[in-house]
Amino acid sequence: MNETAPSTSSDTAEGEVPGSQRPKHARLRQRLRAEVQRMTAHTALPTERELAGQYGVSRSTVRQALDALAESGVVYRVHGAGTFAASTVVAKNLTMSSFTEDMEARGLVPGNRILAADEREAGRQIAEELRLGESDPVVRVMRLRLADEWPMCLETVHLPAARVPGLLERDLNDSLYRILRAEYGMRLVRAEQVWTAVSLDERSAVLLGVPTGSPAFQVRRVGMDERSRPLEVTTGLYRADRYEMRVAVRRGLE
Amino acid sequence: MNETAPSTSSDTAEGEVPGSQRPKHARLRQRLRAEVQRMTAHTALPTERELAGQYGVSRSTVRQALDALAESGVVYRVHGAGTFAASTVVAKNLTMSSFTEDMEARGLVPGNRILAADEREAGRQIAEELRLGESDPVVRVMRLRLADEWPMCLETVHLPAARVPGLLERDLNDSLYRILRAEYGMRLVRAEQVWTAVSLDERSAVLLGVPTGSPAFQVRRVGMDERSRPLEVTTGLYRADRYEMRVAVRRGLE
DNA sequence: ATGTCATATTGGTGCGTACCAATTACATCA
DNA sequence: TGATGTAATTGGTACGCACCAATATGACAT
Repeated sequence: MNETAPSTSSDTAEGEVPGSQRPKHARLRQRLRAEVQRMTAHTALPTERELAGQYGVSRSTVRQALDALAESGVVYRVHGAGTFAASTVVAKNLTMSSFTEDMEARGLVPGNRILAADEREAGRQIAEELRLGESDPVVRVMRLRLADEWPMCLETVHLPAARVPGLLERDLNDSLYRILRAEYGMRLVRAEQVWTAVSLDERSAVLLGVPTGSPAFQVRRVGMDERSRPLEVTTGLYRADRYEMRVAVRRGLE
Repeated sequence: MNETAPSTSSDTAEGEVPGSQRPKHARLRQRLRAEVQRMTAHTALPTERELAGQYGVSRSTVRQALDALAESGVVYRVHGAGTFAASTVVAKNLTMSSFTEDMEARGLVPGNRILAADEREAGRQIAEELRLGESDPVVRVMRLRLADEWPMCLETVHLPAARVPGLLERDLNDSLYRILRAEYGMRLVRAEQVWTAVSLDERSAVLLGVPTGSPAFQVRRVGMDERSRPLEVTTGLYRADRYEMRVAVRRGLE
């Protein structure tokens, strides 16, 4: 699909399909990734020069696409030898997906139980993380998150109240992040997370439906927009028996 | 340190320091990262064209360096506006560093207590992860890892015995990974990790010096070389009160 | 003041070229 | 048969150009 069609004069022919307006390297990356994931591990891809020919793009563009795939561990390159499909045990690199997306990807039905939703003063730590004053108002939403009606996670979200007027009147049972994006134009692009292992106190344990003292992940996250301005601070408690964290790690560049 | 010294003619003058034979984009990236980390957050860097001029490289090379820095969250870019120092709370992206390196970076003295070191059959799971036969021999090393004499982590390493002849006769109190690299040419470049939260059983708790049932991280890691061949399988138990995991996450590319 | 528009600036895309460096394949020789 | 050297192949580096797209700036009008 979506052939090159060098047709008329040079590049930006007027009869352009609107949907194909993503950069070539991005489209190529997507196609190659799909292709690679159907290959058996350690199979060689065509050479960069061949790919350039096959897809009607320059070698630089091919390399741009392959760079990204190598970065995320989908392929690996060996200098004089070629580019190969990686043996992808984990495959899915750690990406930022919302709880709702996570559950839907697993074929589970996500659900929520709102435990609290109010407005309060930020306080020292939240204020610092959100770059607000200590007495600035923040919206706090505490939710018990369910998958197929089973408790998975206890979550508290803090948002600058000034940026989300009327949020508390909304239906918070939908994906909060979809609301933030669609209604308030808050696009979370990056996040910094700190994971710790904890034992659950009685109150949390009861809510999550496990014995007091059961192990759990505690995750503190600061979500940021594309300009790395903090938009949101969230603390989550995840049942250890239902959750694990998979990470692909690479040796640092130096 | 390591100044540019534009001295003689162009770039690759014959009196070149051997160590500076790294690619220009890598050297530039290193310099820029150092520079950026001294800047206050959200300060603009020089434009790409300026940087190209200042450092005597092409704009493509500058972009290659900035791409990497943006990828790891050190800087962020805004299309028509510029490139800016990110507000780096975490700074250090999750990279693959050995326990020894980790502790040294924190100014602690790493130590080991060997609990077991032997050779045995791989067994089903290890064999699968290392791509061996079930009855192929693997070397197993169990260690209690210390920081300033304090127990931090209980670790079990599995290695294909065929690749590490004589390892058991060596001094395993040194960094195991340094031995593997220096003596056996095994270079760990990538790893896939699965983190879970657990409660410590009595034996592990005693060794780590905490009460039975204390929370801990359990980490299972498969370490791989640059051709994504598994070299090592390690299971670690980390004291939750001494360890946390920091991760910078980005929205997936699609 | 406030909105609007043209313009300059800045990062983003894409192409092409030339050459270097690691690997592989193959012919050659001992 | 096995080692050795040579040439072709393949990814890596670096440069330069041309143009696009988002943003910022400032003149101007309201």
